[in-house]
Amino acid sequence: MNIDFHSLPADQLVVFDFETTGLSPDMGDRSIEIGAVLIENGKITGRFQQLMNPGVRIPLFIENLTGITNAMIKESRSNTEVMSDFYDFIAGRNLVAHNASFDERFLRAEFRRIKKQCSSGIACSLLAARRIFQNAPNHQLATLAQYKNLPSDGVYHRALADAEVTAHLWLSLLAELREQHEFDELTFGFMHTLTKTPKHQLRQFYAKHKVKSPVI
DNA sequence: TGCCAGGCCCTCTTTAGGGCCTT
Repeated sequence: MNIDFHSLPADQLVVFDFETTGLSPDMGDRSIEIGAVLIENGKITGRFQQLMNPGVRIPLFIENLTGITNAMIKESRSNTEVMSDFYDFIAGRNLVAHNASFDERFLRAEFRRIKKQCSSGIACSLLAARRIFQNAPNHQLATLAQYKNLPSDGVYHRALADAEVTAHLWLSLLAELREQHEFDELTFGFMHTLTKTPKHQLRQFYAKHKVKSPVI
């Protein structure tokens, strides 16, 4: 499916994050929490956070990692209900996630179950950070938050908290490009293409867009 | 109960392997 993200609003973006029972929807893993923040004109203006009950048990490892227990989701709404609401929340907006290939797989798998399709572009803050914050110790979300002194309440592995930090990371990446690389046409399309451009072709990419290259 | 995947990227590479990220 070809996504025409250029036709979506340029001043709106949804940054989202899933907590799940494991790493692979193809192996039966399911979403247990979705968190998202809406960014409009560079500011967080909305939030979405819901636990959901997929009807499968949460492994102990995930309970310990996230703090989300089987008891907590027992009384939660079903994935069908929550994902329908989330579909409405993101409709017509482009998306960002940290290591987006992971969250995109779960997003598409959950939407497939409710017979919906994602028509948004999805950009990855992890790939962008690997290109722009090349001197970071590593590119885990928590490390980047500390490295760039991003606003954070210290909670990780909960969907809204991680989405919120990812949103600040995304704004930090845009600020870095504006301030250090003298580039101000930071459309979603530019950032999406930046993250999709293989690293060995980055010099050409920056030259084409007349951006001072952060490549070391 | 314990286990699982996949895309990106580097290099001791491309006829491959392994680390990084996400839960």
